[in-house]
Amino acid sequence: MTDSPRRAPATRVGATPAGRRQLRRALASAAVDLFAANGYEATTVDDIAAAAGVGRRTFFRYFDAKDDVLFANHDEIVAEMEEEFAAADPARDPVEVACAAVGLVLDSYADDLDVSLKRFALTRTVPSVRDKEVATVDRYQRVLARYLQGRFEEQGDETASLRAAVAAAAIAAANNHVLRRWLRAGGTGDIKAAAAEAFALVADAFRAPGRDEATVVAVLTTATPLHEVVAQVGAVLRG
Amino acid sequence: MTDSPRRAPATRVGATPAGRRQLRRALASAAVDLFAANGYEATTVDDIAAAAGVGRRTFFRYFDAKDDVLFANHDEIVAEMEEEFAAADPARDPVEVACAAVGLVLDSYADDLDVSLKRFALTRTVPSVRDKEVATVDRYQRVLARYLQGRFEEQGDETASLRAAVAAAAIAAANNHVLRRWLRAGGTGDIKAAAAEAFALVADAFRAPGRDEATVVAVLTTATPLHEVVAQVGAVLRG
DNA sequence: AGCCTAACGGCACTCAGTGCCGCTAGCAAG
DNA sequence: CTTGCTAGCGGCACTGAGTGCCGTTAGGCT
Repeated sequence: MTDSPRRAPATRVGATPAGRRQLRRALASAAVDLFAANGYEATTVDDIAAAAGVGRRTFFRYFDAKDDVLFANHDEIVAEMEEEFAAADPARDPVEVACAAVGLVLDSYADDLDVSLKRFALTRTVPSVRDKEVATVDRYQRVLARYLQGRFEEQGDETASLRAAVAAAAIAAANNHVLRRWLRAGGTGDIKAAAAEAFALVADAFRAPGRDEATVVAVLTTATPLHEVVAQVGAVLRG
Repeated sequence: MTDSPRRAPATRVGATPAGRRQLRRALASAAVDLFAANGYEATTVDDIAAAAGVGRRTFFRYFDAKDDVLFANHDEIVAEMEEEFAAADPARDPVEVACAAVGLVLDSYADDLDVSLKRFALTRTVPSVRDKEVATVDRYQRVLARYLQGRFEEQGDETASLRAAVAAAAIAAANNHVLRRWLRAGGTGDIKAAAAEAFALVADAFRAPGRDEATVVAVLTTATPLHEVVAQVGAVLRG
């Protein structure tokens, strides 16, 4: 722990794009391991760089700041979300599209679970890391809001900007809630199902202007017995 | 700009609690002015302390970090919100109570408008300040969520935790939207009215469990002409 | 094989944040 | 008025994050 555990000479890895990605991953991986082992504050950038076999200066060529290393793939996910929005069927419900897009975040967390769990432990204990995560989520949320605003304006919504901001916040909150619950349980259980359930609650609340889609028209003959009316109406409303 | 503009000798101001508050305000005021004049990064903590007539070390006795000085009254507002919740009528709609509580944030922003405007300019241009603000908002939001969760659980809501998180996020987003729009306009216009309108949208979406209140049961004879049915149903739904 | 680009490491610097300590203003007791 | 104690304050020194600069050289390209 006192001697420098240089993994490899790592001579000029970043010459090729693939090499750059590889070194990025190596740095992120080393950082997460050191944070988990020795704590966030106790781990210096020097330690991380040394563990990845590069110099301290090189670390800052791959990440703008120490805490960026914990949210290394953030930019990729945002880019994927933008693509998803660009390719989305304009006929689909905007809120539904937005929910599908944040599903990408869930996927990325599920993809490497051990990193997610270690990061989760840090976000719960280290205030500065928590703040960083909140800022990261805010960026997703802004992307969501921008998309929703565009769609709502197409629908001729007067308060598109406000509704977009509120809906984006609600979707992000639902996503985070599901994510945190899942991580707290150690990554066991079906996140996608839990997310779908949570998103249903949000989508339900933020349908197109008003709550018109929530209206059910029942057509029954006057001869229908009461219990049958209750059963049929109930089935539609509760189901 | 090069010579140190020490305002006063400021000998032992913080001896009394009132003196401490005074110095806190002086530091915050000096900081905001310097940030606005020379930029956030270009202003060092030394500059702020010197402008307030104290040593650099003293600054850090009043604020934990440089960026804390921009959100000096954050803790007070959170405390006020907690009080508001503790004293709230348990019969009132939880979402309504939460909306009233975030109104305190609006009030504090309106109380010293020039500081709010300068801070707003910074949050729009300096990424680190933006992140700090987002983290600050997140703290309000967590307080809201905790209150709402308690109330929803009282109501026997199965998904209290989720609904609380989502509702809190929606309320915070609505509040921020109104706040930012108002600040962008230079602090002119009626915020409280705009806020009430925005909160109405949120409250509408997050009523008690389900959408039961949105259900309308129409009872009409089969002899009723179609246009009359449409008119009566329409009147209820649109009104 | 040789050039030439750019990745890398290292140095030096600024500034945020912290522990430590000596100083003294201001209050209390005699 | 004097003495003693307390605590706010300033200053010093240190660590660590983040940045500009530059010499070196690995490695791709011709």
